[in-house]
Amino acid sequence: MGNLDGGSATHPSLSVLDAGDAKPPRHLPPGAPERHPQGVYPSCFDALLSEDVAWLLKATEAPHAPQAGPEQCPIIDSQLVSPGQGCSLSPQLEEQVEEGSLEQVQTLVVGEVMKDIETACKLLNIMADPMEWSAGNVQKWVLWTEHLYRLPQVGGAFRELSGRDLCAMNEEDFRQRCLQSGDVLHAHLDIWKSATWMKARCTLEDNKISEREELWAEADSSCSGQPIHLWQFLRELLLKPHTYGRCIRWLNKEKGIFKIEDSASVARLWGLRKNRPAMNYDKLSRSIRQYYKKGIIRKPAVSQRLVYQFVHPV
DNA sequence: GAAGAGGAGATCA
DNA sequence: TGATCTCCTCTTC
Repeated sequence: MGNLDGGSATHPSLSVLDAGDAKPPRHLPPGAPERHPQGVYPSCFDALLSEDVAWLLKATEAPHAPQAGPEQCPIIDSQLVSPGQGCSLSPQLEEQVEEGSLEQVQTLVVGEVMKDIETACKLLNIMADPMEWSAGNVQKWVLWTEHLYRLPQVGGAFRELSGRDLCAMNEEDFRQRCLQSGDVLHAHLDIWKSATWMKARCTLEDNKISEREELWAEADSSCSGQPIHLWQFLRELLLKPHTYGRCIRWLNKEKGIFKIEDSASVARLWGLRKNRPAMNYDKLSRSIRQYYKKGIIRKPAVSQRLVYQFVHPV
């Protein structure tokens, strides 16, 4: 990360966090994205940090999603989105806006965005900064975004593009390569770019590590450069119920009992993580069964389909 | 038909 | 060499 001075806000869009009164400029022009001199991005957080929090909610909505559910709002956790409300503002959020506590709301939203991007980075084993992505990383990100928003598959539309190439493309470029979902991919990339910029600014200020992040650090071996194990990967998914609850969820967290709700999706995610495009549930379940002998995972006392149990719960 | 169980050889870091 | 991955057959739900 480039700009770590952390003290003065060097981009106008951030003044809202510092002063709370300035109206930041809205969007960048639709040309190539500006690159901050220090190597980070001033971008759509102009919108995110201004009066329109709903912009993010809208941008993260899945236009092709058939139903409301946690996966349709992967970036906004339940603190902001009430169950059954889809991506509308929760009463709590509305109240805060009415009270003029927009700054706190914005900080909350930014925090949630960053958490989810961090999660995706760990699962895909890619850098948070799109400028650092290789062509392979770009492919992973595209596949991931397709899965997350249930977009039609773009195939090789972005093949052989590096992250730098991708960042240089505007929305129209995305649409030209992928008519159906180019706009969503562009919006999603914009959020990543903006989060990178925000993270660079906030790194020195943010020393608080949430309980969940500690669990992540414990569970995630990708931080240490070690290959991730399947049981770790499953636990990572289970620790993000807002994002992956539709695929896998706890039945009894205390006992470590979980259920794979969408076997195909879990297998696809595992395949993405391990660069095994041919992964399926048959193979994944075989790997899970290998854990029986090792005493890592077992079937619960009352055996049910797609239900497994960690021998040593979190 | 999908999921579960497990054997056995291949692959990869 | 360990940890899967892959393919397979048979059984159970």
